[in-house]
Amino acid sequence: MINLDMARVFDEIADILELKAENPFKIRAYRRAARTIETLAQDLKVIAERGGVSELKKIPGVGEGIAKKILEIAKTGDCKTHRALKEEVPAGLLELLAIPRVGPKTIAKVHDEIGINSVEQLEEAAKSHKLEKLPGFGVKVEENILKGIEQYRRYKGRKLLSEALPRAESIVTELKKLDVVERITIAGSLRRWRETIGDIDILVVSRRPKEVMDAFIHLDGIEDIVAKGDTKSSIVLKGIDVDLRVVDAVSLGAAAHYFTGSKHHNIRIRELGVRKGLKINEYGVFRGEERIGGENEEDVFKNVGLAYIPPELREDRGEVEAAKENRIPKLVEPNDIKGDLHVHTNWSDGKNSIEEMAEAAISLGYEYVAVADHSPAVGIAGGMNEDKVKKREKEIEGLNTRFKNEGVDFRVLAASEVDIKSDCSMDFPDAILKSLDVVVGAVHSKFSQDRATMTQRIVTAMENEHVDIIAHPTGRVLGKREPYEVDMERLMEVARDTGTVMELNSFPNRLDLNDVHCRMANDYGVHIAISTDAHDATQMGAVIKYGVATARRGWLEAKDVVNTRGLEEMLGLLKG
DNA sequence: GCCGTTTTCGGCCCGACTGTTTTCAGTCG
Repeated sequence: MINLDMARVFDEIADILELKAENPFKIRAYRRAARTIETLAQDLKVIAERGGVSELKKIPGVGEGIAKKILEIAKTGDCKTHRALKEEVPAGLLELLAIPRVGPKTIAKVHDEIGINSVEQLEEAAKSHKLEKLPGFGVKVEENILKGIEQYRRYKGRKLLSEALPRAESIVTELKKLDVVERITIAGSLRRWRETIGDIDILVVSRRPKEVMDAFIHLDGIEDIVAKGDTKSSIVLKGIDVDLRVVDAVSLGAAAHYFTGSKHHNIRIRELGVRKGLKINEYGVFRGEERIGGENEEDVFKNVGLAYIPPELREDRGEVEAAKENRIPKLVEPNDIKGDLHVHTNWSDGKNSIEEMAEAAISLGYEYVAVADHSPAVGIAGGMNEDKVKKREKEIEGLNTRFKNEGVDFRVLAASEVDIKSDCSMDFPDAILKSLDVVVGAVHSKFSQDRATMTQRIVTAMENEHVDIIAHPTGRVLGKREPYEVDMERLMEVARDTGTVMELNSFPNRLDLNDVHCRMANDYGVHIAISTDAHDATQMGAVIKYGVATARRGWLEAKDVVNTRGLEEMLGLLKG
């Protein structure tokens, strides 16, 4: 059972405890542990075997009780508490928690009073007006439940960041046109650049909130108005929930902090406030009745004795402790990027020529681009044979000569995304690998190999003196393909010992390495290449921001990323 | 269930909106 599975166990325990109306703080404890565990870089099983309960308890949010359960799961693959709780509730009941506007109290009531056990039964009961007769229920509740079920079915799951961001930006553009909108900003998980987004949060400063709300609920493409109040409204727009909040200018900082989250980060900050005798809410920082801050986000942090924490770090993953000790890293920025080490051209499955890719890179202000066309094994992507590699080399040389003669300070690097085959060998002989400026190794087949085999496969590639970078090291495709099984700690060790760079693939459905793995790489002293894997000239500039954002979420500074260096320095960090 | 330069026990973040209530419970973030 991997970390993610354990997190699910604790989430499900929390779900069931909610239905049973147990102590809300106990529920929160399970949730917090689940959130920490699912993003933990180290393998819990390994920690459990090595250090037992005392080692597990060092994980924030994990105490005696949960540590023992982790140990139990690691040893037996099963958790008795979890199993016992599951026997107390019908299987379909937990699914109901995922329906918007339906919470544990509602579920408990419909279950206890009229025996509802599933989404289908709830829908049937609402349609036949069995719910409105229940105490505290009415026609509206029934309607909302039906709407909620519809929404749940239509939009199960979260949206990709790259899908939500343009949508949010267009809403901002629309609302900005209003005179009554003084300031407008995106908040929520979008501002934290999470890889998937549950809903869009937008914050507006205005003295005429009613007019803002009016415009908001009349936006193009609106499908439903979930709530409309004086300062807060929620709509469904093209399948995404959008929340809008209007505040006074004096509250903007506090509100931005509050609505950016994460929830657990906010709880930590407010707890610090309470200890200092302060109350922190979306309107400001208060000592008693007196407002002592809140116009700027910095106020919030300063008043609880913390350095400013960038939104990407606000996940309660140690950023509060770091801010206390002034250890917040100076995160890498888009402008730091000086080149792209993984793009494709029409020599394999890319759309544009080498020259067009180079021109695009130059227009981004880059100093280099590595054209990393596929090796033969990826036949479907038009992988190059050895002959093509050599012919391509001529074209690259010609182009570089031209740049030199024209006084353009730019270089095209001959590279290839070379398959790491299932027998651990590379898809080109060493002589070809040696002739390339940059070799990017990648797994594209046999994703189902077991953990040990897959780990060895990549380790063998990293031990090859010509393999500079490992592309998309876990192989995941968000919403489509789970990451393959691999021992990431071992990969990091070998990467460090062999001087192999790990790629952070910027494609928004990959983001691979992810934020947690980036941080892990940094802990091991492994360098990262933020690459785009662009298959056409516009993609290169379009998706790099997602990679940089993920690197920031992984606490990376410019110095940790090889392609923030100039050409010579960057090449010096690669092998050979 | 977690956690502690205020505590090893007694706390645990805070407010808007809705619907059904006539003072509040439930949900959400």
